[in-house]
Amino acid sequence: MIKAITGTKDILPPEIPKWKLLESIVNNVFKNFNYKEIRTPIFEETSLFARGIGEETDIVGKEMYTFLDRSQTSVTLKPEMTASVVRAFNEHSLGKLQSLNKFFYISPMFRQERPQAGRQRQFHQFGSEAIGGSSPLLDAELIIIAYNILKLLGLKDLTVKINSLGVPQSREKYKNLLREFLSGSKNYLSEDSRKRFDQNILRIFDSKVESDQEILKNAPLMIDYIDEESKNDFEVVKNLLAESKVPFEIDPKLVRGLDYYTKTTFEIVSGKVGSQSALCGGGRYDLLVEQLGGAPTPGVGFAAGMERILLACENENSLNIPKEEIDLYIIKIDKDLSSKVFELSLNFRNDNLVVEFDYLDRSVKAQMREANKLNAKFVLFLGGDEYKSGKLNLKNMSTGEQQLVDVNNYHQLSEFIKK
RNA sequence: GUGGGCAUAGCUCAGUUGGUUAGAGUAUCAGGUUGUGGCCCUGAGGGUCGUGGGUUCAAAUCCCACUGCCCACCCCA
Repeated sequence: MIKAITGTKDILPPEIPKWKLLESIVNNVFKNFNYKEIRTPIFEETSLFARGIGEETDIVGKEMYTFLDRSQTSVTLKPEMTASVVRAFNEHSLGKLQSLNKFFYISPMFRQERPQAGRQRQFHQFGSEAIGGSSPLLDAELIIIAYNILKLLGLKDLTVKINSLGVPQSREKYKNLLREFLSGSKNYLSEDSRKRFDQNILRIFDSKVESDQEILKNAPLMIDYIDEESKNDFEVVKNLLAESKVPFEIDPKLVRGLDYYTKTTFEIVSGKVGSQSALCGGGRYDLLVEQLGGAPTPGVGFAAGMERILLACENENSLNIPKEEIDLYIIKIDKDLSSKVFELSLNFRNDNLVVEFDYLDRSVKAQMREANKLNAKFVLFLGGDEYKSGKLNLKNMSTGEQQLVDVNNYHQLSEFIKK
């Protein structure tokens, strides 16, 4: 039997309501903050991601779904959205129509990693990109949006972490300092961290190895070495969050893995989703637009993993999904009334009722059991003696009461059932 | 890419030291008198025991390989 590709999952009908709920909350909150939805293609020219995300990152280096199409163009299934949105922003000169563009999106993403709890090869993210403003108000706004969405889903075990990476010049200075600090103990670092020392020294802070963290204990912190402007912006973000009652902690070790980040970075983690605890991550990228061929334009954004969020909701039992129900189930008592049932159901459906009936010629008992399983509010019995005199039995399934109603007056019946 | 765990009905799982037609619960379907649900009762269908080899008179059970899934590392949402 053919099975779904490793790391991909079917979302079956019983799971759809929680996805719809999540999507509607996302849509509402972004609308509330006046963000506009953007949809970009599922795949792009490979070089977009290579240049946008950074050649040295793990995403580009080993996780992209890249292949040659029939005209030998290298294309890649999008592993994240920022590069695509910036591409669209540049391609359509959106910065000329409006100086600040606030986008949001909901979309599948693709990364070829080993699946585990909270990690799939095709997964879904919602997120946003605010392009054209360098104000830290935007940084704070995005953190608040992400936090609000998670709160609206009823999540409690959340931690908002923020940090500032400064501008590239100050970051370079800091990297040198860190390199100097660690050079003496390099040989005591874990193998992974020794690799990081050469490739991307900042990520040593990500290490889960205890001895590494021990060595880092007295390391200089980037936050103490960033430039004045970054420092001021960071203060503004902190104050705005505090005023907005968003609890946060400063995590000087929060180093994000994508090359394009500058200044503010943030992450929201959950204690309820296993090892992959980041529900949401983002930050400012003031150089990316220019780097991808546009005019120098600052930007800030975040992405949130929808599977992880729903996993957290599940584990916190925070979602209140109402039971699905239907308005009316039409039961046919006489076998030869199929076309009449069909016609009646169309009438009620035109009146906007959710209607179901039996397509399989089953017994009345079986039809009743089906009606019950579907949480039908009412059942209408078609056939028998009362039908001969133009009447039908209507049964209220919660009270069990039955009443005779007129066959022809279905509009009136629809109104009755709707209440 | 690396490490660990697990593969028996649609789902959750039993299956004794290898030994007859592989079980349960649940779900599905059909019944429990004339045309009526939930609870309850009865019955039915459904399995090449992940795949392929091997050992044996005999394998779901022992051995090997492969595949898949889960979890963790790396990294990220």
